[in-house]
Amino acid sequence: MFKELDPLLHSQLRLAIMSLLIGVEEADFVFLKEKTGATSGNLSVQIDKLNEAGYIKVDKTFQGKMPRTVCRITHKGIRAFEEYVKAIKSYLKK
Amino acid sequence: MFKELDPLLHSQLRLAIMSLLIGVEEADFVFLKEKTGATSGNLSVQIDKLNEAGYIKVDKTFQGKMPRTVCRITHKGIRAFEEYVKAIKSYLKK
DNA sequence: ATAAACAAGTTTATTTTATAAACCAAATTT
DNA sequence: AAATTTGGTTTATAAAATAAACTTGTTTAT
Repeated sequence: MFKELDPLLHSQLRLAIMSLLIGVEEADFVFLKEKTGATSGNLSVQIDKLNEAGYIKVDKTFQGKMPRTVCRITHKGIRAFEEYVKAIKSYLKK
Repeated sequence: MFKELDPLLHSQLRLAIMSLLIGVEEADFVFLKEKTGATSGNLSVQIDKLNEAGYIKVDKTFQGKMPRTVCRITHKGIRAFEEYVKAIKSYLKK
């Protein structure tokens, strides 16, 4: 009937992050912040959660002298996202 | 870019309830409980929220001697559901 | 007839999430 | 050198989801 919705992905901001990451090689904090419109704090927290779940990989480097946080989606993350898409669709049919 | 997700519908159980109601004339508490697998308490709370939002209409009657709670989706509920479907799809494209 | 179990919920309490506000360190601008 | 901006993190607050406990009445078994 209805499939379970992965709670980690069933969150507006985390889903947006994953949606962005699935389409690109990598994306940094600033880019994700612009595209999602999230506050820094919220974004920071949600990136952490996705990272801890192994759905994304986070690299902290320096761009010249400024810090730069780069995110990439993992294989696990891709699978989870695809599963979520299947699952949510089970709720959308009339 | 990403559309807002109506918080009232972005909930696994409430979305399941709406998904069921959009396909039928009406459905009672017991039916919704079976189909969703939710606990009575959770179902009761979520039905209330949808009712207060005007997304569904709730009728409490008696079936013989036993109470019977019947739910129907409203026009407002249908519109909100359709909006939600559009919105969530904006997150699902690769 | 009475106690035990069941039905259909509701209410209250607890845990989990999401979000915002406050903060920090370093860099840049005025 | 003071003020502002950048790129975040940490802590606190508000809102949600969920579960546990309770209620009211009914049916079944003793």
